[in-house]
Amino acid sequence: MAQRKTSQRQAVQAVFESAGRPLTVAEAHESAQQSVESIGTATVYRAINALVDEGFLVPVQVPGEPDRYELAGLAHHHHFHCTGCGKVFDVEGCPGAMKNLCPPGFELTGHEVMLYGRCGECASAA
Amino acid sequence: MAQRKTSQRQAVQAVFESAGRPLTVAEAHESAQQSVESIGTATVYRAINALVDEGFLVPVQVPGEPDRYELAGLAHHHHFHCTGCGKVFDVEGCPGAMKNLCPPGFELTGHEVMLYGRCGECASAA
DNA sequence: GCCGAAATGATAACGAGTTATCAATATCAG
DNA sequence: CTGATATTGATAACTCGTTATCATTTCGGC
Repeated sequence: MAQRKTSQRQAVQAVFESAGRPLTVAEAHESAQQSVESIGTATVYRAINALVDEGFLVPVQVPGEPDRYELAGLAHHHHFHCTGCGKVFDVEGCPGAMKNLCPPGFELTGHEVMLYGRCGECASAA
Repeated sequence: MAQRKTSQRQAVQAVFESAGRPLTVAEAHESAQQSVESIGTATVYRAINALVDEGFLVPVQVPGEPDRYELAGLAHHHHFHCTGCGKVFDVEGCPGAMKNLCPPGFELTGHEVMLYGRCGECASAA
């Protein structure tokens, strides 16, 4: 008997499937509590780590912030970090031309673009 | 008597002036020990925080890494994080066109581009 | 249904980075 | 030079995210 299908793990998985944006462990915990109100912190961590190991989720690292997680297999994209509510959103597209910035002699293997500002909700609320 | 000019603070300031790239507190500590060998961790933190307050240094946040600090007032630029030695380097220029990525209704106030790969030293060493 | 194993949840513990404490030292105005 | 005080350095303590512990509960093959 390897892995069991518990309501907690299903809840965590469902949270990410319907989120549409990267979530912190805390955000996922909060959302999952709406399905399984007694779910604990450790279980959310365990479920997320399992989903990352399975290749279902990938971590999204944000400067000076705890890791977020989002569905694996999304097209190349970047992120927007709202300075109002702190949420991180996906943004489509990529400025490209990264190779031009790279100093001579340096090997470029990847890049990350982070936009900062206020999301739709926070912009209209202010 | 407001602030005193101690050899420790001068050493920390000098380290950043001659670094040419963002340094972690640990890197600054190590370099500063070459001038003032007995300098302690707390003093380096105090000196850096003071220099940030004075507007002499600005923090550079790197995903999943402790903060780096570099001279304030540099031209708009981005950073390269070497996966070999872990050092962060400045890179000139900017891909631009950030506004195009921004979802409708979102207010864009800033952006950060992080390149990943191997620096000149690490690329030629491998 | 039964029962062994996997999973849960409350909590303690951990690790890394940073800050506070405090006696000893160094700076600098007078 | 001298004294008031800002600064230092060693270390304890703190924060915050994460993981380990372990008794209890739940899953699911039989």
